[in-house]
Amino acid sequence: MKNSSLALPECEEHEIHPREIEKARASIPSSDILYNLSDFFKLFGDSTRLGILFALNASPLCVCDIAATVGMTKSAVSHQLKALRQSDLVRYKKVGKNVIYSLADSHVKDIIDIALEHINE
Amino acid sequence: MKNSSLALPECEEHEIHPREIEKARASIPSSDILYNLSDFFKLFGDSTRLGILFALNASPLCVCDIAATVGMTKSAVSHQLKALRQSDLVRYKKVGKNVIYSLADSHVKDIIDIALEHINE
DNA sequence: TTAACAGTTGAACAACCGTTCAACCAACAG
DNA sequence: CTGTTGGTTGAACGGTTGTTCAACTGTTAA
Repeated sequence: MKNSSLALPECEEHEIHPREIEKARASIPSSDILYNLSDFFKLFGDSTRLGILFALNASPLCVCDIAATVGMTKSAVSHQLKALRQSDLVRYKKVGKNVIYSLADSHVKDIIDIALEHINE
Repeated sequence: MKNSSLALPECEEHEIHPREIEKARASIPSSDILYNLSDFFKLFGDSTRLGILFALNASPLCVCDIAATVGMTKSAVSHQLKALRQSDLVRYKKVGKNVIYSLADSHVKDIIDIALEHINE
């Protein structure tokens, strides 16, 4: 019952393909990077925030207009904008009474485009 | 107090930049697409699932080995694999007692690569 | 057959997350 | 000054989500 590492599966207790696991482990980034990545993707995992990002991709907007565009209260939008700010997905500048938000860079559009490709098969 | 649509902000009640909002609204996909997109991104928003995807990107693995690789129970991994299956991010085939999982297509790797770019500034 | 292992599943629980609400600050008009 | 509007913030509530646990199916070996 000797087990040289075959491609064939054979997961007996205490005898799980050690080389496959080692290889797989080596290709997983550090947990720091893993957490940063998942935090980043979490921001795209909410339809409200996606709506905001699409709107800002069209043109910069003040909070009030974003709220009217996505059909939510200024408060709710402001909370989401805070999250997007903290991950550098959006930038903002004060203009009089208003705060104008805009997309920070082009990664946002790129990622959304690939996701749309996947969804459309 | 006539309001021709300037670039300057001016969010008075009942008088929010109507043209900006209309333009922004037109660039937001239907809520169906928005929900599909956010559901898709939610799958990347968990470090455990990301670890599984990285591992499978290196080579196909059985559930047991995935569990050992990411350091979780088979049950927890199976639950996550179910979610990844339902969104066509992974494929599987039965081989004897085992079930071998592999990445479904290359979109996964593409999206993760762009996210890594963004995180590394 | 029985035993052991690979994997799935559903319920339950805890932790997390998004919206609401109320209070608050800043800028402008009167 | 006062009042109003744009925006932010923290607490609280309800819904979502990930893990654990136990029970279960299917396959292989004895």
